[in-house]
Amino acid sequence: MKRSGPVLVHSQPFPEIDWRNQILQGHCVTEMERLPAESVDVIFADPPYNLQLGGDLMRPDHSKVDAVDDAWDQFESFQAYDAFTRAWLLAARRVLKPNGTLWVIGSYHNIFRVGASLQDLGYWILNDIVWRKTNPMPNFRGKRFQNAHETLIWASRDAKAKSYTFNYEALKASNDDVQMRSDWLFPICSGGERLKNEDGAKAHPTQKPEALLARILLASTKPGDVVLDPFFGTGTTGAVAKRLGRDFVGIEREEEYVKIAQQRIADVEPLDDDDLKMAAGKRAEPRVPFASLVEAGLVTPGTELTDSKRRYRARVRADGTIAVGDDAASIHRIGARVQGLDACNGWTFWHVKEGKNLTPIDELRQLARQRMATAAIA
Amino acid sequence: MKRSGPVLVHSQPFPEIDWRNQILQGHCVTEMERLPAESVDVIFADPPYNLQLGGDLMRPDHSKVDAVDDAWDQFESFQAYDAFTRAWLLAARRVLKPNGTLWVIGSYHNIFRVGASLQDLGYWILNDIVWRKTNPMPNFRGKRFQNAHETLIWASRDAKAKSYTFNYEALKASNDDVQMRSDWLFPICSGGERLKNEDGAKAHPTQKPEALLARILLASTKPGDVVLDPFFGTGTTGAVAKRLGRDFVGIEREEEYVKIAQQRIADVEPLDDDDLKMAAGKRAEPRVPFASLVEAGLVTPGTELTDSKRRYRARVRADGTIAVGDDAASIHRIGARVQGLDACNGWTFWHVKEGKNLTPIDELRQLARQRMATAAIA
DNA sequence: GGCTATACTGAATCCAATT
DNA sequence: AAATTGGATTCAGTATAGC
Repeated sequence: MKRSGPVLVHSQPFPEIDWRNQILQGHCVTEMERLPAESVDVIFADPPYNLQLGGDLMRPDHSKVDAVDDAWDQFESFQAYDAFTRAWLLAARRVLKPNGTLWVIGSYHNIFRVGASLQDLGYWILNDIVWRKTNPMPNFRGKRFQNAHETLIWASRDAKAKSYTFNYEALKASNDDVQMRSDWLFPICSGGERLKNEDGAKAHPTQKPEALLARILLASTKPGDVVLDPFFGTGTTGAVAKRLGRDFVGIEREEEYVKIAQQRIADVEPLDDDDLKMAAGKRAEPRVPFASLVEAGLVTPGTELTDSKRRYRARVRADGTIAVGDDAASIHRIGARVQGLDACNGWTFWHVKEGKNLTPIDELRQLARQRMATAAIA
Repeated sequence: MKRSGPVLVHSQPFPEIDWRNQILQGHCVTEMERLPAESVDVIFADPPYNLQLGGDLMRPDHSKVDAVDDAWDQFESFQAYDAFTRAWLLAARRVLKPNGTLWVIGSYHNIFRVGASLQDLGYWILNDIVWRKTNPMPNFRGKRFQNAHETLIWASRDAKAKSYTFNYEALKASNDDVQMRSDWLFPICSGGERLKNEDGAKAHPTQKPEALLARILLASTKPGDVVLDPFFGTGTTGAVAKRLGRDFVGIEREEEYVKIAQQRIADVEPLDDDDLKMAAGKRAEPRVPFASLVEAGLVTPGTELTDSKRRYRARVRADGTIAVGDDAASIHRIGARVQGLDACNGWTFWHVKEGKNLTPIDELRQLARQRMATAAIA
């Protein structure tokens, strides 16, 4: 029978040969301190976000949102969270090679604190990266903007570290020959990729998509590099590392997660060396809000819109709605309402007068799209 | 001759009547301290990250770091930047109304420090917003991802401040009827919008696009609100505020920028009031008790109510409650009870029979509202 | 089998007025 | 002031059920 999965190791200190491609069950700081100094090329960290949620949140259909209320995400104060952050960042810095880099992911709840802490400790920020979610959870109460992204920080160990790995050419080639930007678009982890328990419930509340990890590893590591994940969870980092021909070290406190990760990684088939190229992420299909046309001055507030047969009129307002008398709503709603229909595509229905002619606002949208697609020529 | 531009004011303290729609030339903290407490609705701040403070050059960015003591030096400069940040955030918090909100924009060089500081001071983050640039500057050396975005933080003055302004419905209506996300796409400020000196050089190094400020003000202010910008620069905030029928206060240290901003704002033509009305949803409608529908005869006692699938029935009573058997309570409570839920919107749940069709009682409520509006005019 | 309708879900700091 | 009550609020998907 062949040995297929990673194995727990509890001896101390780790012999050089033993700690690669294994999951260490324990506290992130303790376990990192057992690793040799300057031994890993890249660290990916998905620490607790310290969400500080209040009461229950219900959807409009009265179902309850399954919140992240696990004990590991609870901290007494910002101070306590900062102390925790500094501790693991410091331990991480010791095990990082001089030209190694660190990735951290977070949300607005914690990422500012993490960013400030890592600057304080001497890390040097190379980029902040925005993971734009194609399918984020809505804001159910309509009290804020839909929280549609998370933030990653990519940092080198030192300000003067200049020869960190960045596969610029590969990224550019995989991105229609334009350089990879700091905003990435990926779906959240769901469907078949999402690990489930026997009862069908999600195995881990915050499992990250493999595509995200793939881009990270393809950008900042070479085949054979060692990637450390001190908050291993169900092992996304390990699975992607193995598939991409990188070595990994995972640290995870919960035995349940460790078991799941072991099985998951054992099931991964590494790619052939030839196939180690990146799967391109979805290209951004820009939704252009009507508000953007107003904000951009392509349509000015007060402009009269009319349909192609000039039977109906509406007036553009500064907030990006349009009004017939005192009745104001979206271009679609008002279009439907004046015609007595249930629905209407306002983009094709409404026109602006240009001299004697009428131009559908959809053409202005095209114009806006072109402007937005045009890259600056340095 | 009409007075067309904002005017400098140097008296102290400011009389209530004097400080609106003016540019105060001076240091942001000093000038904010002269403003009345709890007097502005929204603050937009675009702070420097490379600033002069007490004669010492701030350098959280890549500028010359002494080889001998760079860790200490970095710590020193971050410390100084944090002190500056806390000072202006504190002064800003004093002038903010209890339900006021603060916007700050920054890049990875400073935004993590700003975010951590404002959390420490008691601000409550509502969203972080990503401004994705359609035309960012490329990364010339190919050593990093193209830095294609900046980050904004939107925060309320206190954690418990619940009734801050957020024009949810207007934003949604202007965005193809889906809620506005936390990632926004705008071009950088260039072309005709970019202010130039006589020699053709850009007048200000970090002039923000008006579209960005328009989105911010349309999202978080009402017409007539006061917007403070403590780092006014060439007055983008003032220009957009004036155009959108908001009042502004600008603080700027450089006389050159003040002059440019004055002229710029003087040239702005405000929009008509009609074009500035904000779309509002049901939340803004006056509350109509179900009892008043009964009193007005729109629903008569004894009428049978049913849900859209005719699964449940209830009977209207003269006191404006409804009853299932002997169990009587509000339309909401009974609606929840029959379904076994803990909440229910009775207005949309219950219907009256009209011939073969069912009409939601919400339509009767609309009718009642119209009658009340008519009666108020008569 | 294939199509349609319904149900369920995701790192969420998610109410406001009245009694 | 704390507790109660009225009643407003969701996007992109996957999974399952029904026909």
